[in-house]
Amino acid sequence: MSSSETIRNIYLSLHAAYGNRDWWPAVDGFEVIVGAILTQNTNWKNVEKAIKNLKTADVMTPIKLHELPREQLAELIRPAGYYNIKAARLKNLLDWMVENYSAGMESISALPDWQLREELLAVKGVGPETADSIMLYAFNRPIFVVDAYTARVFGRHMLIDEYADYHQIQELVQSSIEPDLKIYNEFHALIVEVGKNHCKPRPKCQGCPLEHLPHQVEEV
DNA sequence: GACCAGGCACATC
DNA sequence: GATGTGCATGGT
Repeated sequence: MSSSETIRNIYLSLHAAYGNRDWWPAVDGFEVIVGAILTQNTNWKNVEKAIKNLKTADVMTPIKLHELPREQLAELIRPAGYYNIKAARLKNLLDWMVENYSAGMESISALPDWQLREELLAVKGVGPETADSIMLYAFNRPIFVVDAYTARVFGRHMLIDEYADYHQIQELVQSSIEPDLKIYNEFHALIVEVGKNHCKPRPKCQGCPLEHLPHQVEEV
């Protein structure tokens, strides 16, 4: 099986096992943006608590969050961890939004892919995964999001070596599966699902939907 | 108590 | 250019 075939097999196997994930778990694009920062290297359960705090405080809009003092923002998002640095990163992103696109999410939607990605990456605290998550899940651009789970699953199945960087992994997927909003959306979510359930640092390969594919588990 | 979680920027070599 | 480190809460 070529690596492209294996990639497609992984997608189909995971979809058969888990069905549509219908991501991102957020009510609108702005909530996706906030969640994308808060979930950096963090369990989603903790992010949910932080988002709930923001909603309870009635500040879940670009303008209100932009006006909120950084110290108060940090306190509200505390459950998500790294709260000081994430408060600063959210502030940077909000500055970009409010100062350049006062018309809101819709005016940002008008940007071409390349410009949106460039501007997102120019915000301090937004790296490739955060930018692509926002592109895909908040602005519906057909871009595959690579995360720690993706690298681990593909590594286990010998599709990449341990030194593969973000862009290489992204290219592997995007050259194996034609750009498709729905499929890229589902695929990333499905990989997170198998990562949470099976493909862990201490893997539970038994019962994994990808058990039929060649894989190796590093000795500890 | 150790390990892990949907990264990123920055210092240092 | 590669590698190491700080940032932090909460679940298992």
